[in-house]
Amino acid sequence: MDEHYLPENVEEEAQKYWQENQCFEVSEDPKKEKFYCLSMFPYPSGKLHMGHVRNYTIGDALSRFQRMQGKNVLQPMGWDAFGMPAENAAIANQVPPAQWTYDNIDYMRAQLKRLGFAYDWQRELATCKPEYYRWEQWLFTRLYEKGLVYKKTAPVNWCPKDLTVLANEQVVDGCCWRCDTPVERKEIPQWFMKITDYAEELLADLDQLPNWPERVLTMQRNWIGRSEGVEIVFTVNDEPLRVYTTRPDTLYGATYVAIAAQHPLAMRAAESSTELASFVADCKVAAVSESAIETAEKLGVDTGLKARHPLTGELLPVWAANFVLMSYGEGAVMSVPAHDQRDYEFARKYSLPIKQVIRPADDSDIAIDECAYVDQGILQDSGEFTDRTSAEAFAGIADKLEQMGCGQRRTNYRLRDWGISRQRYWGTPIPIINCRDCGAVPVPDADLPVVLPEDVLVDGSGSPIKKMPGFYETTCPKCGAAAERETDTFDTFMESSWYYARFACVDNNEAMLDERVNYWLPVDQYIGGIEHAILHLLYARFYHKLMRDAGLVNCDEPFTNLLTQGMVLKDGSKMSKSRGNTVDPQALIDKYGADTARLFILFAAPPEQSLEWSDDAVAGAYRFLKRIWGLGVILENNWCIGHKGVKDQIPKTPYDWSGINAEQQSRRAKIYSLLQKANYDFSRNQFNTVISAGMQILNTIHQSAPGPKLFDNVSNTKIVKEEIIDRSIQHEGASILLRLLSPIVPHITHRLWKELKYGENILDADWPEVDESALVQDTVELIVQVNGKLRSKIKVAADAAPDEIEQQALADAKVANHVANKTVRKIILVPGRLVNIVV
RNA sequence: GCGAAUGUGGCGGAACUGGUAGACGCGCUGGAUUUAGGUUCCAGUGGGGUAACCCGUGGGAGUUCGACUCUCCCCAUUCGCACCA
Repeated sequence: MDEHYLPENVEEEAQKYWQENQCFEVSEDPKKEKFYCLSMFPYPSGKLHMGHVRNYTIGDALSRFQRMQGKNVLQPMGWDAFGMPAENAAIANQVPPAQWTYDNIDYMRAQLKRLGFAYDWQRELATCKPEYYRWEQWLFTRLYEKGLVYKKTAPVNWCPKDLTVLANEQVVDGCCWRCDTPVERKEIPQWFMKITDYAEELLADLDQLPNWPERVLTMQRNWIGRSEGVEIVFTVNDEPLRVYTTRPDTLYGATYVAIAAQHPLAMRAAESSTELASFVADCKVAAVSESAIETAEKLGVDTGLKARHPLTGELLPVWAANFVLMSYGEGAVMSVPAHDQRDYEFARKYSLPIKQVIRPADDSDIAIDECAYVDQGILQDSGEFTDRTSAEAFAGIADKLEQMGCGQRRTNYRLRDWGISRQRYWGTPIPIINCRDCGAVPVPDADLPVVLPEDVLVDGSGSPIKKMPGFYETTCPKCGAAAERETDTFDTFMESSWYYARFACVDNNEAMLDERVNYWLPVDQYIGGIEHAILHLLYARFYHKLMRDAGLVNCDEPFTNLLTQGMVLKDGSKMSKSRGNTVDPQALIDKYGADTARLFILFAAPPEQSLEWSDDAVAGAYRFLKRIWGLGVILENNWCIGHKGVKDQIPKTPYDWSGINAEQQSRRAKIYSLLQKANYDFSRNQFNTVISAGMQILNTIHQSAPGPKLFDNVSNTKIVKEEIIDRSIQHEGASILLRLLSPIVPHITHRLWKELKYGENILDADWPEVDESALVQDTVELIVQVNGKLRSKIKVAADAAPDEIEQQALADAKVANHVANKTVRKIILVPGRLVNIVV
């Protein structure tokens, strides 16, 4: 064994061992409890970044821990290989997206292997391969038959100069990121999936996920946004104008109606109003993202139309407004400025009337001159509903509107259907053929997959397959006439919505999924960035239910436990190329090795919190590994190599603790209490404190001084006895330490386990159990407080009676000082912890 | 704008169900080893005070014998907002 820790050598050897012995290749084994641990697969952007290293280190520590608990652990890895960056790189470097992607995958795979992650590489998949996406196309055609997909027009960001559709991230301050031209909103036909059909179930089943972070559940609930309200029909020139509100109790306070600029009423009115026409035109020049719409200045123009209030018969002005979008809801809202802050600000700006119809139930003062009163309360100036509570009025007004036929109670969701069409090249072709006579016809199963041509040139002027007759010219599967393929591709969220299931049966070329998924699913532990809290996780849950209803899987939810890891920061902000504050993990691995990288990243912060990068802390992690290695060298010298001609001095198990002295006993107790703490911390994925416990165990082992004195005093049996116990504590402690840390730093522990002759393969070792007998203490230390302030500490027998403890506490000199001349009013005794004397 | 979270020494963080604030590590200071630098080892390290003690978990109020932990308000930072993945 080398005297110095040489990570490169240690790590290469361990990785070779794992590969040769196929340690992480698994198959279904009904006799064993399964554990499916999945880290979110990466987009192959070029090389691993720190966020990947963090994500995968957490997943690997968890997987290895579960494996040592005796479970059949599946930990796969793959590539989320379709996406925009490949097209951007293609434009920049004149390299086809496919080649760029495959090169990146090769490089990043090598990096993952160098980090020693316990993946079953036999199951590797890349979503850009036809053998993967063909099943996505297949499922899409099934959903088409079921009526779960449909086509409608929807807005996209359009750059009028580059003549291309822009992603939201390609719109910077309302302008194109390449040419700075103001972006327009363009309505084009696109495919949608009816996720709203599953809104109720997606909401309700969140209750089946108690082991998801509460904040993710809350964000998903808010995103789905179920509300109970009333659809109210106003009339404009005897034509119905529908609006939805969750506050029908404020109906008498409505003073105008706001409609989208694209609303048919506004478009018609614009024909006779130049001001309105130019406003409608202006509204086209705007990005489509919700944050862009909500943060833009609220603008409007009076259409001149009047809407008749269904209850009062009043005629309210109808305004076209830029914050109302045609594609969401009815494209119209009733405005109650007195009781909605946004309506209030708009009314103030355009001098529209503000009519208060709700007052606080407790008659507290409100200043309607300053801001809207948005809470519930008691109605006023509301006809027959005056003096009712908001809740009573909600029911009363809804009933009345329903009786009159100008309203309907409705459950509404904020969630919108999922637009899955992208006007891009590097994605899964949408398996639809457009026929002049038959309309949209799904590609028959026998013709799947629709393969994306990979040998193309991307020049930035739109998707190359839109210019390839060889791709899009075909015949209609129904009537045989000449027809054209759909040239849009799927949203890449489609691929990442079902990969977790495909890992169970990657080799199946006959079906999307097979029986094996029901052995492995659901995923027991899913790990990924908090930035995926809503979209990816909601789409994957939705897809899972689609697959369940297609008979492909038999559980309701895909991910039982979810861990959302925090971000990696440097100097307080997210590492990013644009900020220029990235740290390349490869440099870290090259300098210190995989174990140091893993140790640092797990020690620096608990997984859910953001992690601040620190070069010094990395050096500290490396130092700790060197200390462990140093311990190994010392122990090996003492036990294995022999000393002064005495060979094979490895302490015998089971250990003989008879004659153990108090100091040794307390050292053993310390090691076991640290193990207990570490086991608890492993169970809650708090690896930083597991490592802290490991550091303390190492320190404690070092206190059991290794001794050449055994051999210098061979004839002195008394010293020998003490010495043997010291050695046994070291032997026991080191075996605990190595196993405890092996999920975190697998290479160095693999090597030392073998070198110190504990066994052949630490992966197959039993997880260390707490020896309760080592923990028994006969005295405990209690803290003594006076009025809740710490004043002293006392040692009492573990089984001391409450009276005894109180007497001892009061007798303490420091305590007596603070209690003197005062009456003891109360004594609070928390067993095993504290005494609080209240004076 | 809307939704969600976070805030503890010089730094990363610890504190289990309301019960010793600052574990563990980094950094720093002093010492030992070393020709020197580095490495390694030992000791110290929240602020104030000679001390007894006092102050201290973003700010302000509150509940409690006792609050980093619970409640309310405020401030700052971060994430998401449907075409980045």
